[in-house]
Amino acid sequence: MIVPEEIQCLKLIARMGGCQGPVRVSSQSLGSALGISPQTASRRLQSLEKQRLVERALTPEGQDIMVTPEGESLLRREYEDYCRIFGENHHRYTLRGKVITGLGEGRYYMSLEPYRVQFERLLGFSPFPGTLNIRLDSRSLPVRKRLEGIEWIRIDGFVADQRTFGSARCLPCRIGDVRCGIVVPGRTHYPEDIVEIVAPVGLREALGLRDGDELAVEVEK
Amino acid sequence: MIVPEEIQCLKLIARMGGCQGPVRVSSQSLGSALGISPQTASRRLQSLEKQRLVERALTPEGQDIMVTPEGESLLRREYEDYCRIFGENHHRYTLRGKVITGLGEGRYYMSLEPYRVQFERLLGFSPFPGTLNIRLDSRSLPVRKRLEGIEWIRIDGFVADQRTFGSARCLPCRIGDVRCGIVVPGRTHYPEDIVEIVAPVGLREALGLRDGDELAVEVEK
DNA sequence: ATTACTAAAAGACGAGTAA
DNA sequence: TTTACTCGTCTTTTAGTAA
Repeated sequence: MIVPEEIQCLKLIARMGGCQGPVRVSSQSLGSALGISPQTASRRLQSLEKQRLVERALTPEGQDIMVTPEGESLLRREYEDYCRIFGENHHRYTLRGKVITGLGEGRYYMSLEPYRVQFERLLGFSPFPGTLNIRLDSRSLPVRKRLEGIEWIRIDGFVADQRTFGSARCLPCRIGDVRCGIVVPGRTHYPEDIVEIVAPVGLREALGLRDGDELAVEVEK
Repeated sequence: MIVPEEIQCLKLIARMGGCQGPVRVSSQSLGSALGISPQTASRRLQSLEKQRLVERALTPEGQDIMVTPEGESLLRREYEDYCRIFGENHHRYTLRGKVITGLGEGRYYMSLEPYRVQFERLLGFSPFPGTLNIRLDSRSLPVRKRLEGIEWIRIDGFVADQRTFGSARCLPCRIGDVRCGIVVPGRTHYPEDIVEIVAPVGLREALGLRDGDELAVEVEK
């Protein structure tokens, strides 16, 4: 049975070129590269050989190790695991929650021309006057936190009618096939379990949503 | 200190989508997926959490695990290791050895039109009349063996002047920047520590080689 | 310098148990 | 069912030694 420590050792040999030809190592050099004793390194190599994952040729000043085709395909399976992790979905986050009724401020702000034109330019659509509020599932809270680490689009504030309208930030996302944006007011403290969605259409109507309906918001990293 | 077992565990969580959002696991389910006991699986998760590689949320029926950015970048480093292994050089073999003087048969066979035209068609160059013989370094013998597992170009035999000329096989390769081929006669038993190189030019003259000079032959898989 | 053995020390594992 | 503790066992590791 192959254990993770042995895969780590096999990987190191492959990294040194052990799939192209023999690499010269000693138990000592291998051990210090792996952070283990020479004895353990020696045992690892013996074990890998016994499992036909490497071929060895002992010499007085070390050993020449080459990864066998079996060893290489084992490493390739590992590689493919990682490919699946980082291949396609790794740049996507999913927020889950339920539709709630907000304070109705969204409708007002979205109707303001300076905001509207910025959304249009930065998100690529003219926002529907009104936002959809979602209370996040507690399991999505860490995901929401994670979003703080990625880059948001900045929406500038402005002054009109002797009043200051604050800045905001926005993150492009998707609900079903509808491209939307998460909007967060710039200054005010916003509850972290609520997200406010701006979209090119009225989402409640378009998706037939009512308060309490479950919803998934996809964010691309 | 992170150990390979923990990386294996972290990788599994990532494979289940732990980089996109929380995944629901139990010590039991995780343990059976990893081939370890629930106790050990539980300990793994605790250790990963302590190292801030995952975030956990315990629930009565299991736990929700999410990979942290630190955990993700650790996995990414692993991934990049594998990318370097399989990225570019993985389809190359290197044979090393010394120039020796052969029996001079190569010169005769290479001068025969039916062979010549096949090499020209299959390798893309007209062979110089004469081959370079190389006695392989003992370290290259396992590499030479490995070459038996990949696909060779078939050179057909023919009949002329009431004599049968045997088939052969050929493997495209490179010495320095010169594209060449390894030729092996079809039937006859050939010493496994010797390779015979056919090239578009006289390699001895072109590279200034003399008997005993060290040489590397690169083969693409 | 090597490799690889033996034997003592360390550490990991999993059964049992409580919450 | 869970998680996570304690504790006895067993595996793994490393020091020491020989070749």
